[in-house]
Amino acid sequence: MHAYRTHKCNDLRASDAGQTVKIAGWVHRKRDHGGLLFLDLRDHYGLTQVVINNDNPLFEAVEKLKLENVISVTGKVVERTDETKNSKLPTGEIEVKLEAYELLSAPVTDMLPLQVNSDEPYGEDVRLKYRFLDLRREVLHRNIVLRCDVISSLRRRMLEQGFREFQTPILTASSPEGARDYLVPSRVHPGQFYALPQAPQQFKQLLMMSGFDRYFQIAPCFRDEDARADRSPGEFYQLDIEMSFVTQDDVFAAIEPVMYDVFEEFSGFTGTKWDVSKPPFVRIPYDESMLKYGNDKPDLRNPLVIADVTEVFARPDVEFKAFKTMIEKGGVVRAIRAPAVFDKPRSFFDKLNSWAQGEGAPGLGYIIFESEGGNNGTAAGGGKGPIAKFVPAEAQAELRRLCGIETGDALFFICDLPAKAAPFAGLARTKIGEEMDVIEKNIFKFCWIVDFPMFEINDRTGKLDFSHNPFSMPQGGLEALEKQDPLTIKAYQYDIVCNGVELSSGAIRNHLPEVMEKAFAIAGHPKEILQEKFGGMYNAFKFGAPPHGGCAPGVDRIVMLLANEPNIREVIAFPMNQQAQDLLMGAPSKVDAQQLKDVHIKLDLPKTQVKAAS
RNA sequence: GCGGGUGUAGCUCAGCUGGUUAGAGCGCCUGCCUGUCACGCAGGAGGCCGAGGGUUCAAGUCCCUUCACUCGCGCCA
Repeated sequence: MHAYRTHKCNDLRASDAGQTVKIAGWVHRKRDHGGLLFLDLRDHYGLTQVVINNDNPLFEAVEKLKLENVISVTGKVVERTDETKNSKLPTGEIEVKLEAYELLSAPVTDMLPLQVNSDEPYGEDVRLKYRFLDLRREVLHRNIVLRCDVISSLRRRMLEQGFREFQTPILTASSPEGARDYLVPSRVHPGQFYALPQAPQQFKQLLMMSGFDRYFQIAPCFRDEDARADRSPGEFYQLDIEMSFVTQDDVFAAIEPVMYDVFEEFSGFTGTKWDVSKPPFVRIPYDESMLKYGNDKPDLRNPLVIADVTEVFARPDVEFKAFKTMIEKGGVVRAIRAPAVFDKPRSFFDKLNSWAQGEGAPGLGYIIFESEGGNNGTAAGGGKGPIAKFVPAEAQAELRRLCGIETGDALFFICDLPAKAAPFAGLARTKIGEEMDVIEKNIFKFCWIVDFPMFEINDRTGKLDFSHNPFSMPQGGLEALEKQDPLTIKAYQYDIVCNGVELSSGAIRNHLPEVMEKAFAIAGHPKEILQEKFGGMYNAFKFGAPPHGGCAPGVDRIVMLLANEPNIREVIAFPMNQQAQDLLMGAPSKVDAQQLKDVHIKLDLPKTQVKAAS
């Protein structure tokens, strides 16, 4: 017989009755009846009930076994009587009658800091410090298995499409753009540092210039920025993709089936089968997304949309002063149509109004289009609500036309400077959708956001800057850069969004040195910077670079969506906490003086932290 | 860096306008129990109420400071 097991804890059925078997695993739960003891043995695969009674000389010893001890049990498989079968368990038809057992782990003596056999919610610090216990628990264990399966599915689908997986360096050069780098001091070159890659961006482009045509990698990315619920601190994984001789449409056509198929494959993970929007995914220009959804990652499960109605409130016959004053200052008015809410109680509108005030807005004005009214201005507008009396019938008719109002609908208004009105309207859209309970359930809705602006004004400096990434190809090429107002130039830059989560950004790259020089010049960077900071790639552009592009969907976020988890740490085996500490391994940590000396580092700590580091 | 929330037994939490000896469930220990499957029953141990300071006759509760965790903002080409 095998040293540890002949079967796994999910294997045995009634048909195995009579066999002598050995199973191994953790003591999941004990039910001690005095003369009779049940013990659930758990491994990765499942649970099997072990039984022993007090005519067995081992009874006392087994009775003393603590939860989470690792044991192997040898015994005979016995079919249970009909009344004692457990239909909730795949192995519930049988039990193993213990004849011998062996303690395989060191005996557990301390109190368990968290109970493996319970789904009680625990504080995250405890869960992270004892991650190995948390990972034994059903929910997290399943999430990590899902992650493994999603990753191998992604790999298989990419390989099937003719992509090859490459490795790129982990120790590389710091890049001036983007997030803060993690730095690694060089021993050999005093005072110089490697950086961990924020993404293999330049390497994957260089692989295209090296003629490999189709690249992918499940790539670790490192960024020293603060965490969010959907943003793991320190490191995360991307399905990094790059292709040569492609247009934007070719990239979309390559990625869409991968995303669709993977989501379709795992969309039943939560126990309910979710629908997945079919390719081709909806394409929404950035400007349209900002207007209609108030952000660049719209949740299309929410059917509400935002419209611009500034022209209506600018009309001379509309006398709503609060909006008029703002419009004169360059403000805009945005409206959200809420279908068929005329019979909602007053509290529905009041609640939204006080929500808006809580968000720092003066309020959330609205008009309820209660009756038909006159579309030609001859009768009253039919509108009701605090703003309605300032908007005469003709203007109300105009609002009806602009927003597609049907009688019984309401319009909510947001008025502010454009940069504030759009995001606030986006928040209001979400809030109203939630309050109306119109957000679709059990569906993954994908879209592409396209035509991102190439440049934007940097708030801090007031100067032009790349709005996304300096490697994107401007639409219109060199000619656009030379002739167009930079702020009107779009890039071949796109995001994949699913249910309001930004899964990926990508671009057709700028592979022409001349165009890149011009783009950098507009962003205020001389040619020398390009040479100095991106020398390797800049040189490659001069020696035959194919047109290329790609994208990089976030693996953690894909798994998070599929697992329907609100927090990204629920799909990472060993995540760091929000302060970027690994509570299990104790990272970051102090190092020996000699180690610092080896890499030529002298500490210069902020005063408040001197004590902690000494 | 900033703002919100939380911090009470090993764990999850309750503890009202300040008022005797700070509670519950799970876990742990002891005893009873031969068909449970979240087994049951009886008993028990376990608390510097995150830390420091203050107000008060009296502080888990009020005030100040600080720390930890968490959510968000900044940040994330």
